[in-house]
Amino acid sequence: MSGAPRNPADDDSAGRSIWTRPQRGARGPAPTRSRDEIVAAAVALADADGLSAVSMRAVAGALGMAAGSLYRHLSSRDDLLDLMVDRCVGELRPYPADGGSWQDQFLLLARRQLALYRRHRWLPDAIARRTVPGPNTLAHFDACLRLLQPVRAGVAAKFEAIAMVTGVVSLFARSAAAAGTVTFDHVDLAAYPHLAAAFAEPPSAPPAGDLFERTLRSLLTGLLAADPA
Amino acid sequence: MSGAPRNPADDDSAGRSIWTRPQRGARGPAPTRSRDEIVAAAVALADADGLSAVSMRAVAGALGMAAGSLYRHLSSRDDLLDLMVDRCVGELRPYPADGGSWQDQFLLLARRQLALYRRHRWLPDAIARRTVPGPNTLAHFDACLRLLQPVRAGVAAKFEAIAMVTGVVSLFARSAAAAGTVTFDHVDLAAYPHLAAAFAEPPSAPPAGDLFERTLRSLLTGLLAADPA
DNA sequence: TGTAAACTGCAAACAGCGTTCGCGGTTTTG
DNA sequence: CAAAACCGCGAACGCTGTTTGCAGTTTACA
Repeated sequence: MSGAPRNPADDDSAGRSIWTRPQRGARGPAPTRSRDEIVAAAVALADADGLSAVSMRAVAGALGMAAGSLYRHLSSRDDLLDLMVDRCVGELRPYPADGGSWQDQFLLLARRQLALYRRHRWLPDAIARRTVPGPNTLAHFDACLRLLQPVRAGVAAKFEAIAMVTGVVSLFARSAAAAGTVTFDHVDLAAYPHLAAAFAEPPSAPPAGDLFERTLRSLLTGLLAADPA
Repeated sequence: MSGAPRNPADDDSAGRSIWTRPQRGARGPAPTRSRDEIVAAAVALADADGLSAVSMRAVAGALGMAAGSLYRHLSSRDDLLDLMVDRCVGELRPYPADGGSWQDQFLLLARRQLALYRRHRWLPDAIARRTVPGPNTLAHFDACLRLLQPVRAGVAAKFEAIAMVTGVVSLFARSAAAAGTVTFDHVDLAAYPHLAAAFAEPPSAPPAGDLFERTLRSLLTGLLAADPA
């Protein structure tokens, strides 16, 4: 009976998520690598070669340990991705606190988010996975709500707006990364007259001005400022 | 030499992509299943159980064939996903042709796109992969450019706008699918006062009016209407 | 203080994945 | 009629996330 060895990392009884789980047990030998070291190594791998390079074996190998040993610290690869996301979201701190209208402040935060997504190009994809919010993600949400305090709108509308802004920021991050990537080369455009005409035109410069700012401002006013509530 | 058997599906010499490749060879026996049947089976699997359910073995199994046999028709799983995307994008036809301002028409198309993304919830993810545009995708682009013809803006700006609208549509599709999914349950909100206050408030109704329409309209005017070019 | 429980790390294994390869049988071409 | 091209198959390869039994180490409790 009870021959099954128990793994504290799998302990669902006291908090199912990675955020409520002790980083190490209280009884055994000290782990050779901390949770932070593991997450840092995984982030480094993702920064270098993308999310797909973050395999359990690769992360373990980068730390000089066996793949299975990671499961003493995490209960799944998803846990690792959640930790990676939250670690990077932490780079948004400290949050803007004073100066300017709420729109200006929100825009500043969005800019920092854009820079973050460009620093870690895998982040949007990792966030797109339905993820359990960690402390830094919660803090970010909290900061957003604080900035939106002067706005007269319902909570649901504010959440919608935050999600939408985050989404648009990741769209910008993606489009910048793939600006010239979408290739229509080697395609017969005969059947697509407007597409053909567009390419026949001399290549126009990308839209002038700060597209990012204009887009987000119009989005925010559209979502919140004109809200009838 | 030349003992290596050649696979016409891999023929990179005459068109590297799936779009320029003959559906079947001209010499051997007739394939038991057509390319359309394969793609249809894959779409059915994705509709039922998500993109991850579309494994070569599963698709082959659904058609009563061996996994390796699929490589007579496709050169990779990515090819299959490209075909799936283009097949579904084809459901957008016919494109709006008359009636209303360009904004109204564009919005109508966006609505159809939203419905499409909800019919096939895996589509945004499949499109997010950098994909080689197929005929239906090209036709969709062409239709967008046609609708934007009255707009005085550069080609680059128009492409940006199309990409952004497509992205926002997929954001809406995703947020609708995960409306109540984001759970802050079992989280100690003590450290996040604004988040706690937001949840203490009586749950406000989701933002009134047509959020989709308002968002896209403000996005379009922000991106295109006010363009100095 | 001694013993039992808890914890760590490892090597090996499992099932599933995308993909490749060689084979026998079928169809078309010259 | 022979040769080339093509189809489908089953077995394999290397990779993935994850599980499991084992040996060694540390802590807690009687």
